[in-house]
Amino acid sequence: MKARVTIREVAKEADVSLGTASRAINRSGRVSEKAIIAVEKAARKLGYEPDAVARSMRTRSTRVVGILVSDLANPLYAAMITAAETAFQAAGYSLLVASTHNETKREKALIDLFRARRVDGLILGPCQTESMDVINRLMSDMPVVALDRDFGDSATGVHVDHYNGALEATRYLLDLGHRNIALMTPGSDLRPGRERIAGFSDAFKERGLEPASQLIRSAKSSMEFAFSDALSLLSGKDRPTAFLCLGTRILAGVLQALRHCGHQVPHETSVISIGDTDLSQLFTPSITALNWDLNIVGTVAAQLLLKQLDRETKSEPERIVITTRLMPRESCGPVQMPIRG
Amino acid sequence: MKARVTIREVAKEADVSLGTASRAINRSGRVSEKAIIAVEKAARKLGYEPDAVARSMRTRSTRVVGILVSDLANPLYAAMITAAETAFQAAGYSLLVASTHNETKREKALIDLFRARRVDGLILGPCQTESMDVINRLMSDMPVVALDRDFGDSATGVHVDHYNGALEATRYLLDLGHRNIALMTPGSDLRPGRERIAGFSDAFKERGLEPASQLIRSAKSSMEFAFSDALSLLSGKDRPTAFLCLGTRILAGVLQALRHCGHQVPHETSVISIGDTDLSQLFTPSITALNWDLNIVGTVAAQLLLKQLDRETKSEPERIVITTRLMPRESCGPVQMPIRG
DNA sequence: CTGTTAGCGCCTTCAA
DNA sequence: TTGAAGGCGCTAACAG
Repeated sequence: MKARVTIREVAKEADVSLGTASRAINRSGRVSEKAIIAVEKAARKLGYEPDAVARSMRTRSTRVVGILVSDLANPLYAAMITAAETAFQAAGYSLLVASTHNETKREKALIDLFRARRVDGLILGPCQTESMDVINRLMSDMPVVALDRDFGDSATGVHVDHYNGALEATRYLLDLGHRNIALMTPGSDLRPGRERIAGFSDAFKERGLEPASQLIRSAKSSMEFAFSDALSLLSGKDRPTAFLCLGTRILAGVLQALRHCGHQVPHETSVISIGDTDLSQLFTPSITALNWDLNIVGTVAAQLLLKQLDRETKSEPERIVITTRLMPRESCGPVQMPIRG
Repeated sequence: MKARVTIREVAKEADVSLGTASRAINRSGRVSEKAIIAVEKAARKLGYEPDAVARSMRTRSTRVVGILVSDLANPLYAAMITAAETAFQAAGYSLLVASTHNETKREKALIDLFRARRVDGLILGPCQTESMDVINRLMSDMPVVALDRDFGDSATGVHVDHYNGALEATRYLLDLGHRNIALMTPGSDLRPGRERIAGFSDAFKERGLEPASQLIRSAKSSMEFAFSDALSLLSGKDRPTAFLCLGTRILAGVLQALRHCGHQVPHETSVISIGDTDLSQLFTPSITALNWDLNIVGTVAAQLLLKQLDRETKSEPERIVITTRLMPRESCGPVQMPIRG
């Protein structure tokens, strides 16, 4: 809209050469104190702001990082993203965000877009393992940090320990006498889902039990879907006496279904939320939840990326594991013996 | 990390000139079908991806827009941002996000950063009216869309009708007989807070009443703060019989305080949430809420910006008002006559 | 329709 | 320490 001031004009105003002005502004190379003062004064007078695009052109670095998630509004992502953004901001990086909406095609296109935009690095959330070729090519181009995704041993990433979380939560329910436990988590094709299913199953197995496979629901992350799915479970025979479910849309749907059926929590049905949000904490009864620190996940992801960005040389891949802990609240109780009627 | 393929190499491979290759790739100007085919084939063979930075350098357009909010994780923003991102993605724009954390200083720095990065446009959330000079300079540089903020008549923006929302909600509580109604909203210095206070007060005034000024709480958007603030209100004399509060951290804090004091909702105390989230819908009892469509806010904001981006000529400023509607649920009831004991 | 040329604004050699 | 010059990759203007 308006012609912006270039470094050339600043140099002229300060009566030095363009090169000196550049060095003065970037404090690089040898510059006299006098030149620095003159240049700074001129820059201030003219309202000079360096052009990041032109600078990137030369330096090959945009100081922009990208982050790819399936849905920015998912509270389990949103908190992480904020934390990451804060860390990046402090380090002088800006954050480019994009939602894949769980579409593999869009995901590939967005990765290409990030590459075309020359982001310095990428935090990758919701990627299908199937696209390993895309990921590998990407990782050879720029530093990548995986968010709870398996991209092989050569990938750096931060991972929530969903396996042990699910194990602990399931043990807790088994201890309360529950046997018909429904596990509702999206994406058995993604790491979190796989890990949860494994932990869930192993908790049964270590007691010589077998989880009912029809109670492992690979739910879509949608409230409506979870609602109707829970409804059908509750109205069927051998209805679950406990739900272990992802604490976002799915928890919302399950709670709605329980309310709809008039089931008392925890009297008739127990509920554990995977992930601890406002909803789980404030719901009445408060919901026992698997908690992990979202801020830490985001901050660590940012730090891992920044570390790789600092060293030019590719550093060793790192895997940081974030542990979960079970927050016992009011939503779980001993199983009720079925009353035969 | 790896040398990327340039358009020059593509041109050589396709045996055309650099200019023709560029025109073929961008489908601009006159190019023969034959040239297009040859160039596309060469580009595919070499794995060419246009360099967005270099392109921006020439075209003066980055096809990146910025968005500034106080907190990305605020569910009332997060849903908007996702919607906006989706709209921008469809239009070929990428989204650069930044959190101000409600610090005016950081806000200014981030605006400058966006300018330095040459974003094509900006969606501005949490800005203090005081920095009108910054805003005006900004608006002369690039298209800006205000999000629920007053930047004067010359600014384009999308605004939630908080005034009428608060008016309607307050009338509703007054109709139930409540007189001691606490209004808890952050930022009386920002548009939403001001509008809510005005609507709240006018609802009293139209019945010849006066709101108790000590019940208009300019709350910080923090659960802990809202918790202790609500606690002190509840333990004081003339305790409020109803709360009208922003539906994020503040609602959470108020609900916690009510639970802590053992107050029954709605039997002893009524609650209305400003903004409708999972929490308000699923809480027991479900919370009567002022609802507006966050997706629409985000989408409209994106559309307004895109419209300005399309026309090179500065178009007329537009103000879109999003209406709210009251969703009556279970959290409000008639006021209980105080039992004198 | 195509090739050539001239920068966009900046940083970074290379000489002086 | 400084100035001059080259070029990052691309597009737009201009001849041909």
